[in-house]
Amino acid sequence: MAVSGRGPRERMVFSAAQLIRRDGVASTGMREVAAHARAPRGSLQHYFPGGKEQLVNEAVGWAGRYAAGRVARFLAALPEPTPGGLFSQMVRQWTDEYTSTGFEGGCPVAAATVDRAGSSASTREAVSAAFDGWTGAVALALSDMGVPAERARPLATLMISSLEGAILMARAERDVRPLTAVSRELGPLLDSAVDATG
Amino acid sequence: MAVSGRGPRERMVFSAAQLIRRDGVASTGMREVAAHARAPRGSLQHYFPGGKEQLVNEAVGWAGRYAAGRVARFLAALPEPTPGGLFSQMVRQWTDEYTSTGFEGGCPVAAATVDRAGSSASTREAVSAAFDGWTGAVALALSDMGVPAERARPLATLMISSLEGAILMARAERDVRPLTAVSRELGPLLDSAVDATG
DNA sequence: CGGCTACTATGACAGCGGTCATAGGGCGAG
DNA sequence: CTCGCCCTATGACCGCTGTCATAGTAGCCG
Repeated sequence: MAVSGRGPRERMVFSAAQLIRRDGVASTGMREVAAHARAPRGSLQHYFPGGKEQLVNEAVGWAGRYAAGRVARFLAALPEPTPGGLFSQMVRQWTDEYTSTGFEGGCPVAAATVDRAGSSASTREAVSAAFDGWTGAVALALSDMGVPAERARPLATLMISSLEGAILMARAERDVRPLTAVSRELGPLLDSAVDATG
Repeated sequence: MAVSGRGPRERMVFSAAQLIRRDGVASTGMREVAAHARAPRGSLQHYFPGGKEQLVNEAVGWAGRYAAGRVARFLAALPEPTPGGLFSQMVRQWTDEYTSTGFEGGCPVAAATVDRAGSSASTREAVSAAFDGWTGAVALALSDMGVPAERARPLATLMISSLEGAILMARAERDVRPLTAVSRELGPLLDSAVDATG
């Protein structure tokens, strides 16, 4: 899995996200990130004077923006946008990866939360911002579909929570069933929120 | 937080679970576990000849049995058992902890998944078993409430997934809102599965 | 050419990790 | 008493980590 982003800096951030989502933050070494990104080791202290913490925070930020950006793409792929359809697409991204590439990776934001929420304030804030941006993107999409404003954000939170939890369980069991179960059960319930008048 | 379980061995397993859920598996040292359990360091290699992997696996197993056991207690606390009521209790346990003790800890099973699912086969199996036992307990409770047999397990998976994801988000944001949102949104939907004839 | 900036290249350092080796106590059995 | 067993105690080892210090190269500007 050769990384071929533009500059070495971007490649390192991207590689960090990849390695974190596979091994966790603590088990991912700086040298490993540089090697994976095919970047010189000396560039680490040049581009990331804030050390590992900065690198991790940027990787989390990148992952959050990536997840939020995917929402718009999922919508574009849907002929008729519905909450359940969007959720199905979000889940599908993971079932596709797991069935094709294997159960090696999880969500880097979740990994950063587990490993650093209690020990690094700045990383915790980066994670919070990532979740917030992602939730906002989903909530906006729900609003556009006709979900009442006051329910858009809670439902977006529910969608992302269910997805994150199902990712954990799927990885643990090496089976996509938790993902498909969550999609099948929650999808219709989400759709029923569209026509709800109150 | 002095640990006062019965034997040193149990105390170490319990302490390991506590530390893992706070700092993650990789950031939790063996010496730290022994110190936290007020157990002699030499006992580590005596009780856990399989090393850290064994200790982590037992901590995960303990956590899984604990979570599964809580389900029965939650049911007993409900005057009239409903799926939404059960879920509300499951969530409540976490909001109570977070509002009283702070957002220091997460779920140890989730932590073990993130940190070890890709690197330790035995730990991944322990995590899988923990999720499986927990899901089974919830599914059994749902069946007893009248949820159709074929939907009991998928719904249990949805409940646990949502809870795990909401724990992540709540820790990240240092706010119980994700937990309350998930409970409020998912509860009624779960209750509607009871009277569903198909 | 010099001077400057951006980036790369290594080597060292101190700290901590899990694990192993070895030996010491406590105590019941014979 | 001695033996054997369970548990404890401690020191050492090696590998790896993040970080720093220092020196090197490339290329642009004047």
